[in-house]
Amino acid sequence: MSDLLERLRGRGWRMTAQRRVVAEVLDGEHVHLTADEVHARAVAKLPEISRATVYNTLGELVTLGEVLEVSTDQRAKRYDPNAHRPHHHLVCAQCGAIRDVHPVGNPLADLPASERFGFTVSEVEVTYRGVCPNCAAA
Amino acid sequence: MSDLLERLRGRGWRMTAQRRVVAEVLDGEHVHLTADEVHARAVAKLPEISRATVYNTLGELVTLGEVLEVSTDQRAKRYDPNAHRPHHHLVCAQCGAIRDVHPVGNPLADLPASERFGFTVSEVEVTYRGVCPNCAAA
DNA sequence: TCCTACAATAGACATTGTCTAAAGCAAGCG
DNA sequence: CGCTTGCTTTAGACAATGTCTATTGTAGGA
Repeated sequence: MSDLLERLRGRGWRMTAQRRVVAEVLDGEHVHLTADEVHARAVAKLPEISRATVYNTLGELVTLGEVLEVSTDQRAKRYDPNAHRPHHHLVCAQCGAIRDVHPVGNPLADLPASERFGFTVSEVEVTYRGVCPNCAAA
Repeated sequence: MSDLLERLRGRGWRMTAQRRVVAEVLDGEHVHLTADEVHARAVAKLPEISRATVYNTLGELVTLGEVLEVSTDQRAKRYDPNAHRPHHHLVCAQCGAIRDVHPVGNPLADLPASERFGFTVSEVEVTYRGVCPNCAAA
């Protein structure tokens, strides 16, 4: 069984079949699923789960910091279970596939104070775009 | 009259009142408007313009490379008329304000070949997030 | 001026996400 | 072990954003 479920239980999360299924889907897949894809996989394990529950549960997982929300295109949010190691994303412009990547250097340091306009800058998100080997072959 | 309109005309863009109005809205504002905001401003100048036309025209401007599509949140695409100087964005996590920024260095170079997974990487998009002076004061 | 191909329009449709009111159920308590 | 309570789930309506289609309009060349 997963660490994720253990952690959630430890935080007093009320465990239900639906929540377990959603957590399992995320824990099992190391790709970045959309809410709808999570729903589809959850339905396969628990046919009566509703869309609203999947959305709710994903939202809670994000709030708890167990899952990251990534929006690399404007179509649908994707959910990244790899919330505990900082990383950035490489997105295929054609099929939308996402890989986690770890660039060298610290992009936060690349923004000089003169370019911060008084903002307190706390985060940086880097999205590389290109074409994946699959799409390039097609 | 704007450079933008001149350039478009020079490229054989068929000029219509609707397209002129959309181009003027983008050219006049140096903030990053959503499609709906562009529509609202366009309607103020040309009441009978339709939503579809605004979407189409924005799409064409993006294709022509005159305007950039930016999605800093997952709610709505925003349109950035400043397409001719590469830049990145600094977003206020509270009010959603966006500033263009110019970090030093080239983040594309920060992604080693071993982290490219066979992708042909052509673009990089950096989004800094923080709190703007206004929101920090409040 | 007239024609024709390209553009605009209204509104239906699609996708993604949110909300609500009612019914269900986990887990603590006796 | 079986209540009770309050958190969860559910179905489906609703909302926001974007896309498509068939029809009508029109810019610009002949």
